[in-house]
Amino acid sequence: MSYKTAMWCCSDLMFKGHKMDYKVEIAKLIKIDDVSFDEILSLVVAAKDSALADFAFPCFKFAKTLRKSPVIIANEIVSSIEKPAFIESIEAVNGYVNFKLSKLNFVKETVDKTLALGESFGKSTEGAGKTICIDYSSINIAKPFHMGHLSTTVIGAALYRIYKKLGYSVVGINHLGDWGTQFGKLIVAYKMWGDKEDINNRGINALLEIYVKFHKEAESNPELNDTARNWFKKIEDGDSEAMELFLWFKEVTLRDVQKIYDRLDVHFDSYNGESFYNDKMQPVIDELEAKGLTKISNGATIVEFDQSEDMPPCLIKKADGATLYATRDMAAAFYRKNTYDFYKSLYVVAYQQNLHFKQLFKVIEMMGYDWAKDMIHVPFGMVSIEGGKLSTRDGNVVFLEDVLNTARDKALEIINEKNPDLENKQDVAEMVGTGAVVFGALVGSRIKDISFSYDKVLNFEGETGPYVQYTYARCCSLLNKIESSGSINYDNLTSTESYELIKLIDKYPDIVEDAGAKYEPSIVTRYIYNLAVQFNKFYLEQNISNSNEQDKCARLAVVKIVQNIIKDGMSLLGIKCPTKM
RNA sequence: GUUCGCGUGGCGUAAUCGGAUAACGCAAUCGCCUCCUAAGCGAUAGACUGUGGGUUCAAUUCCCGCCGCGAACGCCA
Repeated sequence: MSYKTAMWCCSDLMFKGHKMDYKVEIAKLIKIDDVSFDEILSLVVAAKDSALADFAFPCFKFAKTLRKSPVIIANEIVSSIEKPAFIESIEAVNGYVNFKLSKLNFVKETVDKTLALGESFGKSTEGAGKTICIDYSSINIAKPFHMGHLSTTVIGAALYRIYKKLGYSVVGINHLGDWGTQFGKLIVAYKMWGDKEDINNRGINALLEIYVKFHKEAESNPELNDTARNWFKKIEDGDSEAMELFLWFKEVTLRDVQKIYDRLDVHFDSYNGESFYNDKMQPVIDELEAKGLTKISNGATIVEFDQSEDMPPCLIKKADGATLYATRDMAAAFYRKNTYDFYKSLYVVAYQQNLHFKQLFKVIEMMGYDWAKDMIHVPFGMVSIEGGKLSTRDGNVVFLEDVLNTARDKALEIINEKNPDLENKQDVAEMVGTGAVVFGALVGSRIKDISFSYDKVLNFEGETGPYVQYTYARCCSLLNKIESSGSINYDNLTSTESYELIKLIDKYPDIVEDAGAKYEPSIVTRYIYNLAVQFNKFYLEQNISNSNEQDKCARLAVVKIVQNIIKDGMSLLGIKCPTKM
C-alpha cells in the first residue's frame, strides 16, 4: 500500500485506546511469586538508552524478599518468559530485564495507524461531554499589551486547543479588567484633552497618554480625583453620557488588542469581565452571611479560615462597603458553574496570586460546594527585563507589538539574505517572527520566571520555533519534489534513525494527554522540538530521492507523518508553519 | 518575620509521578553545501545537580536543617 492510499483506507478511527499498550503487555509476561500484576506494571519503565532496550524491568526491589541477588532474579525472569511475537529480545543486564520490541512489527503498526489517522492522530475522546472553562489573558481596559501579558495569553490559548483536541468542549474567557475608578479618571482626562479622532486612530496609546497626563495633573490639582470619582459613580449609576464613554473606551481597547490576538491566533468565547459581575455579587455576599461565614473586622467584611489552613482572612467588602477582587471572582465562579456546568475551571494567572486563589477556592468549599475542587489555579512565572521588574509606571516595559514587529523584521531580513526569491515573504516573516516569540514563551516549564531579552527572542537557531518551522518546510519540500508509486517497505524503517523517529511519533497522543493533565503546554513544545531534531537526523542519514521505489515510499510515509504532527502540534501552540521559508 | 515557589556546565533549560553513563540549546573551538532547504548536520570542550544530613538496593527527583533568589502576607487587581 502506498503512503497516500494508506491514509484513506482506514475509515475506523483508531484512537489511543485501540493501540497495543506495550507496558501492559510486557508486565503480563513477568511473573514473580506474591507480587501483584499492578506492582509489576508500575515498575516497567521505558528505557533511557534505546541501544540497551525499549522497556526495562528493574529487579532490585525483590532481592530482599526473594533472598536472591537482582542479577539472579533477572536471569530467572528471562528464562521463564516465552518470547511473544511483538518482542525481539529479552535480556538480563545488571539486575534489569531489558525488552526490545520487534522493530518491524512496531514500525508497521505505528506507520499504518498514523498514516490512516492523518490529522486526527492524537485526538482523544477523554473529554467527551465535559466542559472546561479557561480564564486567561484577562487584559485591563486602556492599558497596552506588554510582555507581562504574553504568558497568560499563550499558555491559556494553548491549553484551550489541547483540551479541544482531547475532546472537551472549552470555554475561553477573557475576564476583562473593566471596572474601577480609573474609568472616572479617563473620562475626566478625555473631557479635558481628548481628541475623539485621535483616540479612534491610535487606540490604546492615545488613551494611555491622556491617562498619564491626568496623573501628572492630579498631583498639583488633587480635586481632579474627586471629579474622577464622581464620574465613576455615574458609570455605576448607569448615567448615559458616562456609559457611552465607558463603552467606547472598552471598544477602542478591544479593537486594538484584537490585532495582537489575531497575530497570536488567540480566541475567546466570552469577554465577561469585572463590570459584568457588578450586579451579581450581592447574592454571593448574602449567601455568605446567611451561612454565617462572614465577620466584621475594622469595619470590613471578611471570611476567616480555620487555623489549620494557616491563611490570612479573605476580604469580601471594604469598610466603605465597596466590593473587592475576591468578591468579584466568587460571583464569576458561580456564574461559570451555573452557566457552563464545568468539569474544570482553570485560572491561568501568575503565581503572585497564589494566595488569592487558595482563599477563593477555600471560601467556596466552606459554602458547601464540592465543585470547589474543580477550580484550578494554573500559575506561571513572572517576566522581568534585564533583571528589573516590569512596570508601566517606571517605563520599564516592553510592548508585545514591538517584540512581534522586531521579530518579524528580523525574519524578513534573514529571508532576504537566504531565500530572496521566496513568495509571500511578508507572510512567512510574520509566521516565523511570531513563531519564535510564542515558541520561546512556551518551551520552559510555566512556573519558571522569564527574563526577557531581545537576544533570546531574536535567536532563530537551535531550540526555537523557526527551527521547527524550518523542519516542517523541509518535509513539505520533500513531499513536493519526490514522487513514489511503490508500496511501503517497512524493513527500510528499522534503522536506528528511523526507529527512534517512529518511536517518538508513537508518543504523540500520550504527549497531548499529558500536557492536558498537567496544564503544561511546554510538554508539547519540547516534544515537537525533539521530533524535529530526530527528523533532521533521519533526513541526513536517509537519502530519499536516490532510493528505490519501495524504500522511497517508506521514507516518504515517515516524512508525511512527521509533517502532520509538526503542523498539528505547532497549531496547538498557536504557531503557524509556512510550507517554504 | 511567617508561608509558598525556585536553585542542574559560563548562560537558558530537560530528565516520562525514585531507576542504568544527568539530556538539549545558546555562547566557544573545529569540521560538513558539484547531491532532497546550511534557519541544517557532526565533533571537541564544559556539571561531585546550592549546601549538610536522612530514607532506599537505587535520589536531580522523597523528608529535615541551612544558604541564596523570587513571590505573597486586610481594605489594589
